[in-house]
Amino acid sequence: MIDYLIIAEKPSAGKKIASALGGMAGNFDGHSYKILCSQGHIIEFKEPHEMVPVNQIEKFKSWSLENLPWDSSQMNWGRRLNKANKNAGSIIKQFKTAAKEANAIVIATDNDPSGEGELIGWEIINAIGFERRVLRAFFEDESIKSLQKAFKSLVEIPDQTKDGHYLKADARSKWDFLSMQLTRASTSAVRNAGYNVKVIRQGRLKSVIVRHIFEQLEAIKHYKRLPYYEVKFKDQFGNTFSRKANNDQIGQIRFSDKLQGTNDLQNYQPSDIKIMEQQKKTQSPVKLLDLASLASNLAPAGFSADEVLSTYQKMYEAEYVSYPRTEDKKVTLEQFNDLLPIIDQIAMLVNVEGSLLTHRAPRKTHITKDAAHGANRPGLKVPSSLNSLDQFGKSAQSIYVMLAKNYLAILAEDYEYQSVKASLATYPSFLATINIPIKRNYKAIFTDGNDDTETLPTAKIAKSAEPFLFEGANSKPTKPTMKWLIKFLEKNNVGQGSTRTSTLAEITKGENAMLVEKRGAYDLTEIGKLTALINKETWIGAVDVTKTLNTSMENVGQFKMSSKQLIGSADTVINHDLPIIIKNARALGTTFGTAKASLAMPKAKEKYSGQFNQQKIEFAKQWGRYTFSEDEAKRLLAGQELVIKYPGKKGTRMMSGKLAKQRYKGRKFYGFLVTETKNGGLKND
DNA sequence: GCAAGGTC
Repeated sequence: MIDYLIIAEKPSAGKKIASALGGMAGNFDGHSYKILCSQGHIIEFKEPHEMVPVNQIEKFKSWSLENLPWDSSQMNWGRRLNKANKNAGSIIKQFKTAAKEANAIVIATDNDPSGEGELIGWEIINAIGFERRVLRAFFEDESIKSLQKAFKSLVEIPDQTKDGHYLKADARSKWDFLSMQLTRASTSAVRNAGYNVKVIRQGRLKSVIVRHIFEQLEAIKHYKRLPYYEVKFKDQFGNTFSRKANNDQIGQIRFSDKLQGTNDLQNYQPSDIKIMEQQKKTQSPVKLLDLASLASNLAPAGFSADEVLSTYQKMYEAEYVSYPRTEDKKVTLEQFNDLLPIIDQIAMLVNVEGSLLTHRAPRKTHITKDAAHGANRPGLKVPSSLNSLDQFGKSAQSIYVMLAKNYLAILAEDYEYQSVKASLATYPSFLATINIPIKRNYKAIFTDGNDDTETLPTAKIAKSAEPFLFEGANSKPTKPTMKWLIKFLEKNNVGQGSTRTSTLAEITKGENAMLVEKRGAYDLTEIGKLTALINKETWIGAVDVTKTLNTSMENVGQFKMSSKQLIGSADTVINHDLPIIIKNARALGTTFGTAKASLAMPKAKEKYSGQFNQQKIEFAKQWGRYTFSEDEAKRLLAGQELVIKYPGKKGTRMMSGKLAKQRYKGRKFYGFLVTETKNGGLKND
């Protein structure tokens, strides 16, 4: 027997724990241990209909509106191996075998405030039926120091049902699972309205994304430019002097009528410039990048979230970049010190002047105590050349250069500039703030484009300025870029960092895509438009749902609210949204229209009908890539066996079959049933 | 065919 079987969240974390404790198995702090690694959630919920009593199965299989909403009290929340992960079975087996020899299990998954780490741990413990002691290792980051500290102060968890972290994550997962009813409802409602869609997906993250983009596109579409005219002054270097006015007074300086503006301009003469205040200022380097910011910074270069995600993952596996799925925008002191020795090597590779990197001490602005993985940054292994990164994907070089420069910038000195406040001698209410660069320092390495302290090319101020009539306008809503969207989701706390990026990638590809990227900005597909029109005024499409969920999760974690209550709140949302979805679907004829809906309009499946086994039946003319002729249809209806040349993707195959009653996903239908396939049949004839 | 949360 060993003392502790340690559950690591993933192999990379397992390795780090091993380096802190002295190997994947051994002795630490007087206890024998063995480390095994999960791969995130290797356990997931069963299908809805597999969680309910026999008499409820059909109802929970159905997507029809008459079978919604579900009675969530009927669900036993059974779990199974994660189907998407081929390794899930063998990982669980390893845990099961090792647990037989262990006196206790230590949950050493990521220490995430949402409790996801505890959920991953308990899922495994429950799946293998382990009933002895369970302990938790709480660590701030994956550094050796923090890990050793955590394993010297393990916390006993006497009762799973009293583990607040677990309870809140468990309740969250059930809430989200229940929300899939709104996908079923939206799909059925849209189909009932006559649109032949495969699926209209809704959830508290994707519905909000689609809704927000839709509203922005509407705002752009309905934007009306309202020009205004206002007297300003300009010097020969382009520095502009203008007046400040609040809403009540703005009418006195700003005119919608150009003539009034021109008249006002007559009241002003050229004036001398008066310097009021000069101050040397500095600005510290920009924040480090997390995965969502990295992806959104690379989007204008034409790289999709999907491309960045998969390329980064491969680079991470090769250890050229740090752990991908982080929300951290800072690093810990340990993480900073780890990279310090290879900084010059990285600088050389990405062509950054070594002489700029004089700030080798950690900056308070970029160092934090709690950064589980730390911001995305170069890995401890430095690639031999930028070209050698091409094997990972077309965005690999761009990813590395951006990460490296962003990180190197924190080792350069602050940007220095002269901030000058000036006014006009004759008209003191006209003001200008002019920033004149002194030393660019970190900005020579990396800037993030949202910069207002560097007002180049204004490097000088003239002695005098002249009045001119400025034409401005109400500002146009910005294009829905990835950066814009991520900022919105972050601000409203919708979705976790890694899920935001992966969900965005997911809903931007495939035949059910809701979004398309067009020159760095998002547009909605027909499916996306339908999704947004359907979730108008629903709760699932609003940011408040996540806000409330987060608050409730906190309460569940502190035992101020029961899991049942939290799950009940999902039922409330669904009951609220169902009638709205149905109402919105009925309005689609007006809101979505039929003219531009060619893609989503039903393609009526052509059918043959006739007598078959003394019954009047129908079956599809088209079977996969094959179309039955009228003569063949007659023979099938007569019950005859038919031999067809099936045009498969890799060439033609001979198949024989008959008409038969069949079942697909619980739905009964008549169709061609293959009785024999002749392999090595005709090729490309 | 469905969620969001982990992960490869």
